[in-house]
Amino acid sequence: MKDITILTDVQGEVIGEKLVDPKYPWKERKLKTFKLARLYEVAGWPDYATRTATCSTWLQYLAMEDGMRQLHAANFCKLRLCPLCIARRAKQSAYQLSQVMDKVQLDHPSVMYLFLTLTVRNCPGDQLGDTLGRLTKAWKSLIDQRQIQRSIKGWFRAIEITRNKDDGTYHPHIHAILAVEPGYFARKSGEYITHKEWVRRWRLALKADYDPSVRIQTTKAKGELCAGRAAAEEAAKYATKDSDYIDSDLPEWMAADIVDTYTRALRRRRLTAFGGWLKEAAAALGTEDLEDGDLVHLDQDTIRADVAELIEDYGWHFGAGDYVLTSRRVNPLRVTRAEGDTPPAAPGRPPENEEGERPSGASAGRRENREPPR
DNA sequence: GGTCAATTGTAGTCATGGCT
DNA sequence: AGCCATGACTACAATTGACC
Repeated sequence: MKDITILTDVQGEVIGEKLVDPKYPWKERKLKTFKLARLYEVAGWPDYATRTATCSTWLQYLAMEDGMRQLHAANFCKLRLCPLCIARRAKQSAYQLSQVMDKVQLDHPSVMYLFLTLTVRNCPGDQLGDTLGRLTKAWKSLIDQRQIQRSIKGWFRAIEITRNKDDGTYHPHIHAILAVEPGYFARKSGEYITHKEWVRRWRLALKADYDPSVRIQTTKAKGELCAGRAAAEEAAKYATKDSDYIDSDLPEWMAADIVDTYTRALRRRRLTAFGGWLKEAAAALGTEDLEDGDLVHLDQDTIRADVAELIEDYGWHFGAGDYVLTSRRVNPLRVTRAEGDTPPAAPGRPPENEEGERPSGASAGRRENREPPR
């Protein structure tokens, strides 16, 4: 086994060695880091510009005996808007989250998972930071409520932001995975929380004068693992949509303004957090901070089918990676009724909606928060 | 330029008190 | 009594600046 060091020139062109995996759009992403660096420069973040520009200009691979190469060391910038780092972080986060959920399942075999999405009204860029603060504060007061603590045994939450192309407003929201016991669905247990009740509690926690949009759903996929790397790559495809300010035809000053808005709003913010059983499991696995993970050694071969489903169907991008413009179909004020207001007859079975239609699997009616895959 | 301590900001935990 | 809001305290991470 010998070390192979790959260097790039300032255009992102690989000097010497060619990368093994032709599917990985390395150069394409590297070129985007230069575009991002330029935007950082224009936006008045010269340090970040330097870090982004020099991200992954040094890659050291181990040549394996079977002819494959494994990334051994690299200089990732780890900035939250960097296309290269986002891609790797998303894969690693999906894998680590799967590991945590597996561990919970091992410790509590009867555990079931719910997916919860909580939103607030869109806000202008200069209020994004405040809105994020309000969001995390509201989450805390929601999760601290007695009824929630009784019903929810553990949770994972991730904050995401999308930007509305039409009016330039930002749409921060929370994706959460909730661990419950099967008894949650039993009417007698008093643990079941109806969609109406979720909306009421979230509105209260937000101190909002409107009913915010809440989506709560069980997963059609169970805890089994996805079929290897293909599933992880499928998941990562959605997790790594490229930024519209990098690819867009926006004037440079406008794209730089978006970069500035995101940078200010996301600085020093913890975008992911665990609680209860998931926190215990994450602590045991040493993966409490998904954002600070090792971007060099990825173990993303297998992720849980339900996590892949979450990423694909919910357009979940793990934290700040999502600056994809929301589709014009988004209406943050629309209250989505997902689980219905009565417990499902069987856990995980999608109930009928208001129109009496049964959504086809857990993915029904979930597309409004993401663009179609490119 | 690199290291280390101080500072700052964010988030989690816990206790307390008011309201229904 | 139960629920919720609030503030104090603590932990942690990122940043800044002094020092070598």
